[in-house]
Amino acid sequence: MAPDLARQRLKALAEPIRLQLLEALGRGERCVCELTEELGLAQSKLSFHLKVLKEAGLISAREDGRWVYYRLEPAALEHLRAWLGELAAGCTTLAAPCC
Amino acid sequence: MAPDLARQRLKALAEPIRLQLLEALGRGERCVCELTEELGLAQSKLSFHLKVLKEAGLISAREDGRWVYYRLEPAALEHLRAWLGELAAGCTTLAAPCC
DNA sequence: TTGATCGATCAACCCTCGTTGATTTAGGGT
DNA sequence: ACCCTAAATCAACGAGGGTTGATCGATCAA
Repeated sequence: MAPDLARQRLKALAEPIRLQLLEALGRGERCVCELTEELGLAQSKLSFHLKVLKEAGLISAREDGRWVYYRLEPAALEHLRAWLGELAAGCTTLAAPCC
Repeated sequence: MAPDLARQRLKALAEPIRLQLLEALGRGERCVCELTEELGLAQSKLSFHLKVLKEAGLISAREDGRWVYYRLEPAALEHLRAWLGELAAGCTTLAAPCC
């Protein structure tokens, strides 16, 4: 996984409202109006954060008439997990006294 | 894992310099002066980012004389991985048409 | 066609975060 | 004591990101 993509996804996750959104979408697909009242957010604000998550590939949208349904993209989260695993791999070595 | 802690760690990771630091520390413990020349950073900038990572519990410091050695905390990364796993768990449900 | 609603977009504002250079604190050497 | 160096801290600055309210495009009902 490209480090830039990982960083984009981490940044998208590192925001309280967007975390709430992911948790809500983790309980199943939702349309925007449902999310609005479920989280008590202004429509404009919600739309902004959904866009950030979508551009990071963490969620996807499905249009049906004038409604838009969002759902989680579990593969993106799995990729992020795998990427974190690589990072933790080789971290036991001590350094020789430097300088 | 508390969601606030997860958010703090995600935010700490979502920065290019701090990612480079973690990757460098993933190759073994380093002192600040080594990191300075390895990454070509100003000492002040480096110290700032190390502090962010340390406060997030992702790295820890060991003092030896006037040198300070930093190392990765693999447990913190593992906790984050586990937390991501929970998030991805229940995301297959479709929503009934809303409104 | 008209009116109403869902959702995206925009401009303006504000606040947080990273950068920079200087200063401070603490060790170690002479 | 003095000086030099490692590393943390600080204040000032600039840029990026989130908030707010208004507007716009599209869809559906009457």
